[in-house]
This record gives sequence, structure tokens and C-alpha cells, in this order.
Amino acid sequence: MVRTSTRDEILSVAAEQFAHSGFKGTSLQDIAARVGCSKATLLYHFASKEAIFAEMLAPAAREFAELSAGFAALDDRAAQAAAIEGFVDLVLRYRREISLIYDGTAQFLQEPAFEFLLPLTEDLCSVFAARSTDPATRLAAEVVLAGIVTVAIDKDDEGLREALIGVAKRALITPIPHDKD
Amino acid sequence: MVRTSTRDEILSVAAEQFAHSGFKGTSLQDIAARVGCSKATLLYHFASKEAIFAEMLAPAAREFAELSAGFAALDDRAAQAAAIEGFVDLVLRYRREISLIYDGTAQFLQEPAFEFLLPLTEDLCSVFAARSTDPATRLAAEVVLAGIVTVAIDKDDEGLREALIGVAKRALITPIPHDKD
DNA sequence: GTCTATACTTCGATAGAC
DNA sequence: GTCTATCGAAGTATAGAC
Repeated sequence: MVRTSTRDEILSVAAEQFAHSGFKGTSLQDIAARVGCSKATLLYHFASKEAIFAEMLAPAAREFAELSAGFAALDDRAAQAAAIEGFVDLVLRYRREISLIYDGTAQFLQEPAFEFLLPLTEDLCSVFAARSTDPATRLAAEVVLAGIVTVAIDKDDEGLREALIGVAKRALITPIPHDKD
Repeated sequence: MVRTSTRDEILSVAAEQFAHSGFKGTSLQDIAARVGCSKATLLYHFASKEAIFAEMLAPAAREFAELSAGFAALDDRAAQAAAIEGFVDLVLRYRREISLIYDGTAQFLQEPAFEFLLPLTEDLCSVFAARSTDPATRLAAEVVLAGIVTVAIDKDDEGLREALIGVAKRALITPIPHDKD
């Protein structure tokens, strides 16, 4: 499957550039310059700019879907813990890609090829909230989810995994303290 | 100060559009169409597209700076609580603007006019972490900060303020639980 | 103050030589 | 497989009529 080096190089550079500047903020010129080829070469390997984006996102999206499918059989608390750890691991493996999946300005994700991701993110959010329907609990899950994605993108720390899991569990598992101050 | 209605209308529409699609993803055509005027009219009221962006961001940036300046005299825990509540209030007043200030893809913020914001966000993050230098604690503060900004942008709930403050305090003030599960 | 018309640039994409 | 050259569309911005 690792056939053409240029093709893989394009996907790698594109991932960095899209994550750094967004889809609209990244031009074929930008990618070509960093790869060291021409725009025409990009469009020989891929049908369009959108095709580059889609193929670069595909592995992360697939693993994200697989992750979400694994919690149905678990009870609320077990699923929550598994989701937190599994999602942190996924984010650390696909930082740039996941950050793009969670990018609100990417109207791209509402297209047919990726709209399957929207219910998945909602499902994951639900599992993060231990399947609670309490609005404040659901909101806390959204905050943690969004925070993890945003922070992980430009960190390289070795203790990152444990720190992210730690803050997630502290925010979501710890009982709500009495708000007396 | 509320002089020309068209000018204010442009700023309002621009804020929505920039927050929804990003700076590069928003064209003068988009803004003009929603305002109901021509592109030339936009550029009569503002020197450039960047000038629209900058002026739209200015009030939020100014209040953000004022907020950050108010914690120096407080002790760590008092500053932390004040920062959490003050920042949530600021975000709720300027959802779209703050989300743009925290947008990593906006290379705009590295320009002279806005680079004063970068140390401020680091300061705020430090205060969120109760001025701890522990990496995990600092990281938790970054997660909460980013999560609040991201989540607040498209929520309209009445209990939003309390829910955001709640999750922030739970994640940052609650002592770290023993990780035995 | 707002418009139409237009200048100039950059974009994504195609054609054709090598 | 990669290039140069080029196209048409869309981008920001300007000029000048009203």
C-alpha cells in the first residue's frame, strides 16, 4: 500500500498545513512548495484539493468510527473510562486530523462523505457524560472533549497522555462539589 | 459613537461570518451580500478586510486585557476563582470574538496589532492553574480554557454560565483523585 | 454613502511537452 | 510522473459616476 513516496509526502505535508492554516487557508501552492513539486503534480496524484483533504482524513475518521462502536456493550461508567482513554490515545495518534474533524469552520464535514462523523461525535460526547442526560453534565463532556482536541495539537510532552486522561476524569468522574464559595 | 448604522451592521455581520467560516473562509462578497450592500461599500467604511477583522475584535481584546490585569493583587486561589468566573462572563459576552482570538489558524494574531494577546492568554492560563508550575496542572488549565471557548460559541442555554464555571472548578480546583481504577 | 465597472492577484484545475 | 503554460473563476481593492 505504501507505493509512491511523493503521494505519501503530499498527504503528510497537507495534514500539517491544513491543521495549521485550515482548509481555506491552505493553497495548493503552499503544499506544493513544501513538498518540493508543482501544483500540477499534486493534481496528478489527487483529483482535487478536496480529495487530498478527504484522503488525509480517512484513516483517522475510520478509527474514530471503530472507537465509537466499541462502547455499546459496556455499562455507563466502564464505557466512560474506556472512551476517555481510547479517545486520548486516538487524538495522540492523529492530532492534526482529529483537530480538523472537530474544526467548526470546516463546512466540509457536512458533506455526504463525512456526515457520518457528526452522530459519532455526539455519541462519544454522550459516553463521556456517562450517558447522563443532565445538561450540565453533557456540557462538561463537550468542554473536555473540545479541550483535549485543541490542546493536544501542539504539545509533545511525554506525560501528555496521562495528564489529558487525568483532567478528563477529574472533570467528569469526580462528583459535583457544593458551590458554596 | 453609534454613528452610521451601515458601519455597525458590517461589524456585526462580519463577526458572525468570521466566527462561522474563519478569516480566509469569509469573503467580502459574503459579508456584503448579508449586509445588503456592495463590496465597495465595505471598503468605503473600512480600509481593508483585515481592518474589518481588527476593529471587530478590538472591544473583546481590550476587555480581555483589562480582565487579565485584575488578578495581580490576588492570591493564587482567589485569582483562580476570579479568573474562571470573569473569563466565562467575558466569553459569554463576546463568544464569536473570543473564539477568533483563540483560533490557532488565525495567523493574524501574530501581527503587531494583536501580539499583545499572546502573553495575556499565557497569563490567564497560569492563573487558571492557580499559578502552579506543575505541567499536568498547567495542561489541565489549557484544556479547560480551550474547551470553554469552543463550547460557548454555539450554545444559548440559560444555565450555561453556571455549567461552564462548574466544570472549570471541578477540573481545576478539585484535588487530584487517586488513579486506582 | 453607495453604486457599477474594472484593475490586479491568486486560486483550483487542465493541456500538453518531456 | 513531473513539468511549464494557461484558463476561468473568485479574491481584494480602486476609480469614478451618482
